[in-house]
Amino acid sequence: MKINNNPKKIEEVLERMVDQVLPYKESLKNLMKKRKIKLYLGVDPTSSKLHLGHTIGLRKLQEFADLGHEAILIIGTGTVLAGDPSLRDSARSIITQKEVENNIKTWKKQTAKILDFSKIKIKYNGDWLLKLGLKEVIDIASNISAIKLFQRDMFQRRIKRGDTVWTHETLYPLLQGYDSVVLNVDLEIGGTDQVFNMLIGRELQQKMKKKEKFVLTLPLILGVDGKTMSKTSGNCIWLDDSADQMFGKIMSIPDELIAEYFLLTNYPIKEIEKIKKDLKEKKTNPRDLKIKLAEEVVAIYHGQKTADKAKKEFESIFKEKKLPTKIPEFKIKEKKLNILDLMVKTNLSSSKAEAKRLVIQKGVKIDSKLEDDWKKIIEIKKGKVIQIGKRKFAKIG
RNA sequence: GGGUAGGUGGCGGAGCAGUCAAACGCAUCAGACUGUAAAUCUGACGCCUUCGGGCUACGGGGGUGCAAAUCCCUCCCUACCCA
Repeated sequence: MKINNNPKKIEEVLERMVDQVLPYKESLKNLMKKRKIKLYLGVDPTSSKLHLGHTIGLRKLQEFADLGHEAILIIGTGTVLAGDPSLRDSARSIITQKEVENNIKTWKKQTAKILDFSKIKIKYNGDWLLKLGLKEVIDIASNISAIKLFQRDMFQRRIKRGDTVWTHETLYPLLQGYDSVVLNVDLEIGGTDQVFNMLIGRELQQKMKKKEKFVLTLPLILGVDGKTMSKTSGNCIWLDDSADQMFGKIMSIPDELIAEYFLLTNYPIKEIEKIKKDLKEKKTNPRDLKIKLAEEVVAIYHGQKTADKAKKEFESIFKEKKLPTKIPEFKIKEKKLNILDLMVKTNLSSSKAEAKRLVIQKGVKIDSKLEDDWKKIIEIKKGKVIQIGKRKFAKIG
């Protein structure tokens, strides 16, 4: 396949949703004009789900592939054993081989919505990392200063706090860096949290292969609460979230993130600039933009039709305050039940104590009528709808 | 090998014999408000209850005492320092 060396296209790939290119963007641009480059993105299979944050790198990888470059997705079956200490306040717990395998399986499904595997190769770094002998490990390690490895913020912060840093964690950048050496690439892409690891790889490749590698960093996207999106923070929009869930979560992001999130869609960059401007000048209602945004994102992962449905559903529930179209149904044997027991049986509450609190706080509605008497006996009738708060429903079936 | 400091609710972190289901912060949930599941404000936040209370909890086990998260013994775990 011939490469596309249209300067405008190249510029867009190196510009959109990119934090920085090291050491120089211009030289990478020139290289990309001249010849097909080899690049990769590495991800460790530490969790079974992927969130919207992961898609930044994946999409970028695809963009390079679309230009005709050799794009490789490395799944960190080897590096996962060491555990990446970046952004980690404590050592990562050890993951089993089975979990790793499962994660990879579910990943392939999730990434298929973004990646075109006819253009992108997958490689597993365990294939070479796990085969390294001690002699080779020592050889690799002799290229990088230990002081450099220790000086990382993350480690220094832990040391200051009185925590420890495990030796295997300091090994991580070396292992990740060795991927660059094995593949002998022209470019590695990754999140800004990976700068350190990627630069170590650059140094290793320079020393061991006498080859320059470019490093392209991608911004980390913020989650629904405005903090960095991560599993532990519970602020993620997961790729396998249902259309309705995804739609709702996007509607809940802070207004300031709207433009940034649009970059996660296929929206033309010009339009996004306009959105930014409109938001600044308060020309459009942020809510309307969010609806458009939510629709765009959901359409990517669930298809346009489902996205339309999710949009209608959202508007009917939150704008018109109607009941959702799908409500989980529960069969109840009893003819009459105390309201608290009913809430527990329909999984709306995990304990009677909690149910009681909710009733007292006026958070419970039955058939859209507020119920604030926790001693009330409810007659069980098919079709009755119990609601807690704004978004938890159950129906008697 | 020696020394020191620790292990408390989902997390961080007070408490150091009674008034402790355990301050405070974060997270979570409900209410008000709103364009939103945003922001802000209010409240709740172990389980069971015949709404009076009851039960289980502060690393594990054992003990002292009317009474223990708090004292003693022992075991396990963690961190730091010295060698």
